[in-house]
Amino acid sequence: MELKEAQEKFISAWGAIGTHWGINRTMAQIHALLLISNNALSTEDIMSQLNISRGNVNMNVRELMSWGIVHKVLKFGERKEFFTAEKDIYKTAIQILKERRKRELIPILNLLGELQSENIQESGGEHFKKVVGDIHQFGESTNKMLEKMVKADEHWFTGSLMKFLVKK
Amino acid sequence: MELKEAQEKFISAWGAIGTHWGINRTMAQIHALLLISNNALSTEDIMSQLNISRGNVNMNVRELMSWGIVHKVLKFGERKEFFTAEKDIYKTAIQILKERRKRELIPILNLLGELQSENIQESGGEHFKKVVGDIHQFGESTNKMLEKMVKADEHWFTGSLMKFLVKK
DNA sequence: AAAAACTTTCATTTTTTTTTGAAAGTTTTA
DNA sequence: TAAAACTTTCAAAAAAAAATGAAAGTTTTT
Repeated sequence: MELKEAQEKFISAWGAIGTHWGINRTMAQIHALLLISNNALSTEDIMSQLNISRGNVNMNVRELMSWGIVHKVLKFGERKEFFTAEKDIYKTAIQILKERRKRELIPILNLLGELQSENIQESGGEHFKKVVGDIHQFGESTNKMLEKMVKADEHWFTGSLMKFLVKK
Repeated sequence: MELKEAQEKFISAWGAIGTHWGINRTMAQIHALLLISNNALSTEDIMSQLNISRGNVNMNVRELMSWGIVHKVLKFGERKEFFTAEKDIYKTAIQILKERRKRELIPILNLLGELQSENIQESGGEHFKKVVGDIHQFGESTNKMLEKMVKADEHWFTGSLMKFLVKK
């Protein structure tokens, strides 16, 4: 297999995974392209390699930067901006967990907390409160677990957590 | 707040979360509705409560059943089918992890394995193989971790794993 | 201060995903 | 075995999401 073919397979698969996790295909493909690129790429590099428009690249690259997994790189003597992806996959994973915790878990925990503290007397209210309470508790546990993982250094995964989970 | 209002907020929030995780809004809302319903619901109950068509209910309920988090219930003396969601949130979470592992993680691990074993000589190939290799290794670790979690009983989360992660 | 080199925005178009609902299919009842 | 009660399918419509590209905006150079 040629390098180019292998790269295309990888980019395509990464894009497909993204769609399964609520990430748009192009954003995931740009991430994949930057991961496998040795050097930082310009907007035009990305446009031509993925065959997409300037506006599309701009939007998705900025989204990737807002997730903290792609960074702007300025090269001496060059006016244009280049982009590079964090290459340490553990750091990337933790960064994504961190952001999803902030953007998704915390808000739902707040809602669940509010719903739980409502004074609902109607019939059926008990079952509702039980379900909400259970999910809230589960969410809080997940939240604590993520806090722990995110605070640890990037070696938590291969370190003691993995030893605990896999070997024991 | 009235029960109905609280329920609507919950269903709506559950639907929104779904979309962030690659699950269609309606499927997540049906799941939410079944979670907070004390009794199993018929297709028509779901249609009227969520204001959606018969075909839509049928499709999404079957999808939820394929994930193993919603079950068909037959009532004595009734011809129609009723549906109920697994109410244990830990079991539900594990079931989802199990399915996603099978449907998404395993296939990508297979691809990464293939790409890794390719004999690529071209320049740039080394960086590509390093990235693919790193992700493959990360995926294998995740896979092992999930295997462990899924094999354990439903109390892993509050049990020793949580003690390990949160308290230590 | 004008031109050049670049980035960002966003109304419009395109693509993709989701929903509808009527017809076809199936099972149960009379 | 015919009708009734129900479930499933799927082509078409609708809705939602993503992509385009040209114009506007910004920064740097001359």
